[in-house]
Amino acid sequence: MVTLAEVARHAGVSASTVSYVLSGKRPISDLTRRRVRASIEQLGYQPHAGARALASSRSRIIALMVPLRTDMYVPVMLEIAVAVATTARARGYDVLLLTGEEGPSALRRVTGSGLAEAVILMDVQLDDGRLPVLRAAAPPAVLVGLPADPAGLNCVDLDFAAAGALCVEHLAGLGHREIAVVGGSPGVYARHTGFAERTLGGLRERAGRLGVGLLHRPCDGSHDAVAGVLARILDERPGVSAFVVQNETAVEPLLALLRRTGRAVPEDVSVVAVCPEAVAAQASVPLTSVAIPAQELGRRAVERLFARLTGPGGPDATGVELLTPVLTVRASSGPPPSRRLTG
Amino acid sequence: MVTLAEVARHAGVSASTVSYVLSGKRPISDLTRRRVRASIEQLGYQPHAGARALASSRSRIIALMVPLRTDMYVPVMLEIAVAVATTARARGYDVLLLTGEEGPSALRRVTGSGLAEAVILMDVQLDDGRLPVLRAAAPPAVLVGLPADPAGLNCVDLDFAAAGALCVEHLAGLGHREIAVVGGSPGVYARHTGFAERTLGGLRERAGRLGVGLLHRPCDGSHDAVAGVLARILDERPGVSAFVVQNETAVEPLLALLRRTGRAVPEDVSVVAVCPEAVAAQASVPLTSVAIPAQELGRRAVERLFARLTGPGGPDATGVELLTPVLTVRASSGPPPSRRLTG
DNA sequence: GGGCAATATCGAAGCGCTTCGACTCGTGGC
DNA sequence: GCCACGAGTCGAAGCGCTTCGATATTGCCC
Repeated sequence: MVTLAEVARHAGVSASTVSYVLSGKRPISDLTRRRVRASIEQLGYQPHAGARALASSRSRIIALMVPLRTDMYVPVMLEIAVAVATTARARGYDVLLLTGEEGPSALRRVTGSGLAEAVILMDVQLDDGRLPVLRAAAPPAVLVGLPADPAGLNCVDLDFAAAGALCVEHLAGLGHREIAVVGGSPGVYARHTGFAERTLGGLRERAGRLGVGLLHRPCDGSHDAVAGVLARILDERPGVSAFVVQNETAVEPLLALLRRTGRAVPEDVSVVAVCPEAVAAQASVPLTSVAIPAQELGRRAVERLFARLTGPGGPDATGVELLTPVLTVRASSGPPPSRRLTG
Repeated sequence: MVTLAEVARHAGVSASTVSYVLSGKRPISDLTRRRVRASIEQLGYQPHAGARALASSRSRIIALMVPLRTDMYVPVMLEIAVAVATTARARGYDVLLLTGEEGPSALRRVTGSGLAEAVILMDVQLDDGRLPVLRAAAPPAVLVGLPADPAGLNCVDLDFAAAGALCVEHLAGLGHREIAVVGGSPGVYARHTGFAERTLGGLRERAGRLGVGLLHRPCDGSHDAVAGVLARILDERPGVSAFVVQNETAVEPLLALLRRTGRAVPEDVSVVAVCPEAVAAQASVPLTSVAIPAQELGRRAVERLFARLTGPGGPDATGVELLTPVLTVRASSGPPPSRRLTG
């Protein structure tokens, strides 16, 4: 392995000079810089990461904690993770992958050992076990998601409450009076995952305000589960003319079932989803949807982290950033049958 | 931050003693060990990762390179990644997440800088640009996937050729004489991704051997793409009575389309998939399938890495390990209509 | 033309850990 | 009763890098 000292010798300068060429923290003459650069090139020098971290107390690594569970929409998770990795790399940082399995102690471990300078947490619960660790050790951190009490924390998320409201608004505007919500999987609610409850809150609030009926049912993504939930919904509320789907894996089963039971979309029932654009656009009926901007979330999370890492510092970098949801109208929503007849 | 020296002072021993308590590389009396452990506990000591890596030249980190692309089945990728992380953690290692974006140079960077001791590569192409780097720098590495020339490399993968053969065998055994393959997305073939071509090879070989007709069409996962491919297949080969699906996102669209065009599964056509168990079991018709053992792949990859890292060393740890595919019969396959009539 | 800023470079002191050699004790063999 | 030896511990020398003074070397102002 080539060391900085060897580069220095090769270039005929001192070790510190090479270091300054690399970091740019002190002025170096053009000639020297060139010579050093050439030596680095020729010798194929790579600074030793550990030595760097030790001397500078900066590891240039951020930890990303992803959930183990698979009852959330997995592609969204991966997309966020990849966006985090890509954005971090662009800033010269690497990403350490932590699974939820190890729990809060993993946070303590990687920040306490100086392995990671900062952390990004995904799949945040309303009352998340990792939060006490964050508040105690206070490493730079960003949550993708919103806990019940975000005070003093740095959070980024889609404004799911607004997303829910947007869905109801769109459907109510078309004339629907009874809306059913095919929610996330039961486990998501059991864990009090923030986004699910906030969406529901938004849906309810707006439905209440607009005087629209709203029925909510958690639902797994399997075909059978969707069939069961759909049957119950139609049984309890025959007047339902629109669905809001939050569990993306339930989208296709729902469409298939509606089709099979002779309900045309959007002529007989409308469907609006909260899901990634790709899912909405590729569905068997292109879906009117509120996009989950996974990439944007990952990117913003990293950017907030760096704002805190390199920025003015202090607690002023905390706070909640909620991305404004956007509803894109596609083929799956339209006026309810009643309106069509009279329209 | 608490250092080893402080622990030593607190416990009334020398720094090296603390180190040996931690590593167990030299005998330490029970009494001393206890005292040191207590001090570590009380002070909340965490060894500094960088210092450790520097002194021992072992970072206890392995790098995992995941593809950026999204035309492969994403949940499989995430599941492998999570399995890798979990298994590595159980051995005291952390996982660094690299995206394909940076290309081969990322490999050089993380191994050259001592950041990662070893690498695991996913989404291996038949002629992968990262292989030259591996052969040149020769860091401990395991590929999840199989390149065209695996000589000197350490590979783990499902035996996709056998998987393909298994599908054909199962269907031929049921009496099918014309089989259509709904393949992976065109991009997968364009990149010469190993698993796709090997599956196809296995399918063709066995079909040839058994005198069964085989028609292969690459296919994206979108509903429209599947519809197009299905129409063409049925047009070209009206006698097709069975489908093998390799692109998991195409599964539901295919089932929906068959249903809609009045073809019952498995009465009129059989469907066999190569996909994760979860997808097969949760499909609208539970699918006869060859499982893609994502977790097992991740675990085996890490285990091979450690065998090489801590084991006897030398090139004897290279080689290819192909997991034997298992076909599980579910509801989606049965005899072709012709057989049923006469049976 | 003496002094004073930059500018450019060097040497040395760590960063916190691992590891090697050396030292001090018992203990058992003979 | 002496030697050899293993068990248990310590001190010191790095690992490769950053960074903080110093030390030249240059202009440039008045």
